Amino acid sequence: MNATTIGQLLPADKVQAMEIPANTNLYQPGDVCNNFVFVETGRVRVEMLAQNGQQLMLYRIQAGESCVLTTSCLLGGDPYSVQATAETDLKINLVAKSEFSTALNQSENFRQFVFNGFCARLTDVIARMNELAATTVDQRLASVLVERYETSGAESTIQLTHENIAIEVGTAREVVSRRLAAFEKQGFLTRQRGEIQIRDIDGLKQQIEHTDH
Amino acid sequence: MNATTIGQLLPADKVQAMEIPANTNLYQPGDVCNNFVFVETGRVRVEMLAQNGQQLMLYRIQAGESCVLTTSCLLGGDPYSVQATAETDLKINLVAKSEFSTALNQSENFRQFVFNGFCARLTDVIARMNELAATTVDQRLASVLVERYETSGAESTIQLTHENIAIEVGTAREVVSRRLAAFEKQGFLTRQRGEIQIRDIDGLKQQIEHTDH
DNA sequence: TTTGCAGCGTGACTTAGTTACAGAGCTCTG
DNA sequence: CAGAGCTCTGTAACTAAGTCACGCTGCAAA
Repeated sequence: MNATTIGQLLPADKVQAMEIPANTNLYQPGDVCNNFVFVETGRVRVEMLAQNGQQLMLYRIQAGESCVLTTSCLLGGDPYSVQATAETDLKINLVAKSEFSTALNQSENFRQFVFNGFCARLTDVIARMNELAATTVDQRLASVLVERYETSGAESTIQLTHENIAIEVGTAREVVSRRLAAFEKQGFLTRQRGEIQIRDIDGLKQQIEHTDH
Repeated sequence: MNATTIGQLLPADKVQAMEIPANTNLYQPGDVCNNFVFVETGRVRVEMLAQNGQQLMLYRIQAGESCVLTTSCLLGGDPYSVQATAETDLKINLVAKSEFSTALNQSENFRQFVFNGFCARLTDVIARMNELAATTVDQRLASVLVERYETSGAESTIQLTHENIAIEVGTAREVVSRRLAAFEKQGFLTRQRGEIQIRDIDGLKQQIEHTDH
């Protein structure tokens, strides 16, 4: 099945297209949202800002999905301590609050879509909790690296700071530094400022499955 | 505002009332749900079963709310690794899948209700992640005890096993045993098999706010 | 009564998070 | 180009939390 397009859901005159460059901050903690947001192409990362200052990735929004937290904010009116960042260049479509409500009432199709988005996100967040509870830092770190490697078409240079990795792995920056040093010692990778060179992708893949006992 | 009642949402002939005693298991990992579930009175605890066997409370469903995960399951069709338990005696209302769909299409009121449920739950789960990330075990343990104490009308005997507490606190049983021992040493409580006597509720309350550094 | 089980306690150990730095490389600006 | 001020990284020392492997206790059913 192909990704949903906005044209399948709403008449073109109800939506406002927009292009956004990579790394733009889309949504800050405290922002109130006045639009329904549909991601046409690109990918958005949604992360939480915990009270102790810790940042933690919650999930990603892929092309063909909508940001349910902004939707939720639309419906409920309260802001979240959540932030969203464009991971790639984006094409998004905005639907004004009033148009959103009418569409929700009139189109079963659209309703279906919004509902499914909520379900998917709730599942994502619970899956994320499961991941954090059931895997070690090494396993998650290895899978972040492997995933980057694979999605970039086996490009062996990964440009990420330890800080960014930490948010995605769900740990502290120092821990990432330490574990990366350990991975380097095992020959899986080498480290430079702001980037990592993958040397042994299979070794990393093994780490993902790794259990000691 | 009073809690929503099912009568406000759906005609009486569409719903099937049911009474369920406390501690009944409502929903097991792997179950597929064929009904929309509305909780009329009582409280339900929803917990996750992680792949490593760890159980972890996600949120509670209060009277006037519905179980969105079963709803999500209804809509999406896939089972969750989640379990729900009646914490008190319950009165619930079941709505068959087909009735649920028609109601969703016909009643804006009902739609509103279901949407809000999703929003609330997503917020709950994110708040839970925040809590787990931003507080210590001691803080969460103390707040579980204080909450029990307060909601039971200052009854100083709390009947909970360390295992149950661990699920709610989000840690391991051994850790609960150890921290309870420490609390006892500080005079906050005394321990017996299957129950805890609160001795110094204010001491416990202080623990919730406690920071050392 | 003895068998079994649920609940609990604890030591020893590992993993992870925190604190508190210091140093290294980049960029901007005078 | 020198230095100032970043961001990014490395690391030691410590604390908090999770895990493993037991053994014990109190209760209940056979």
